[in-house]
Amino acid sequence: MHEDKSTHQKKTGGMPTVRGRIWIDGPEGTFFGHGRAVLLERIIEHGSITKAAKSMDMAYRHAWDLVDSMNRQSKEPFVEVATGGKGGGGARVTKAGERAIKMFWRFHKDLQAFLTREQKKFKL
Amino acid sequence: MHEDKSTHQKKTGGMPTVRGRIWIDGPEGTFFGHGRAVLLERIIEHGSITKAAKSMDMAYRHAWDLVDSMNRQSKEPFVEVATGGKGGGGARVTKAGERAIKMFWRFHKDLQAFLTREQKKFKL
DNA sequence: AAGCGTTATTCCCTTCGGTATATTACGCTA
DNA sequence: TAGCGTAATATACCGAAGGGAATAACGCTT
Repeated sequence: MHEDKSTHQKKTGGMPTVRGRIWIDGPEGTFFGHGRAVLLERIIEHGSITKAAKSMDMAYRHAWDLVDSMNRQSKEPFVEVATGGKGGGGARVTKAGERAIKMFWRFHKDLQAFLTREQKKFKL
Repeated sequence: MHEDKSTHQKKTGGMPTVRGRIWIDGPEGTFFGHGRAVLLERIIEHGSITKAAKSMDMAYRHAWDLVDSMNRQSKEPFVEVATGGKGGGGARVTKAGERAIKMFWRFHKDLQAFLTREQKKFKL
């Protein structure tokens, strides 16, 4: 689901390319962005922070920090977590989290369209 | 000249804010962006890389790297440099460099407009 | 009560971007 | 030729960010 939303690409090879990124700032700084959207999708897919982190080759520590940051900054949490219990626990993305994902991809898509429009204006 | 073109702000305090940045990629990666535009303006203002770097509290090394990167990636250099000579030398921004500055600020302005449009769509 | 797998937390290590410092090269001026 | 202020380059250092590993906490299951 969602193959190439990458915003960071090292080289372009040919002509100079207009590029950009978009994100949402909250009370503590970064609140939502590309990496966090992907992380939430992986949590939905795997049902746990541990597996989500592994699946995207991210340290659990980092993933947990991101989840914690989102939950702290949002009125309603994006991820609900269960420690202990059946299977040791798990993590679940809330409705609010799903809305955030959808909204961000919409923003992201708008940005891509904007960038291709700007690219046409490129003239050194 | 050009007071608040900063794209990086740590906190927003109030509501979540849609933010973003834009830059130009070239053969070696980043080719032009906010910091480089400001640097060129300072070089114009001061006539040397040393003074330009000092004026924006940037290490000379870093400033030189940026200038070198731009000159390597552009067909025609953005900065012409004189080592030794009257006053020890100096640096001068070329016409191509000035065009790049102008174009970037135009992109930057477009982006700001885009971001405020997106902000209006923000709904968690 | 023991076992299980996950969340939660701590500590240390490495990596890396940028800084600071020092030295050399340069070419006009006097 | 000596002096000057800059460009150019090399080296060492610092701090922040991220990673890895280890451990504790948790609560269902058996």
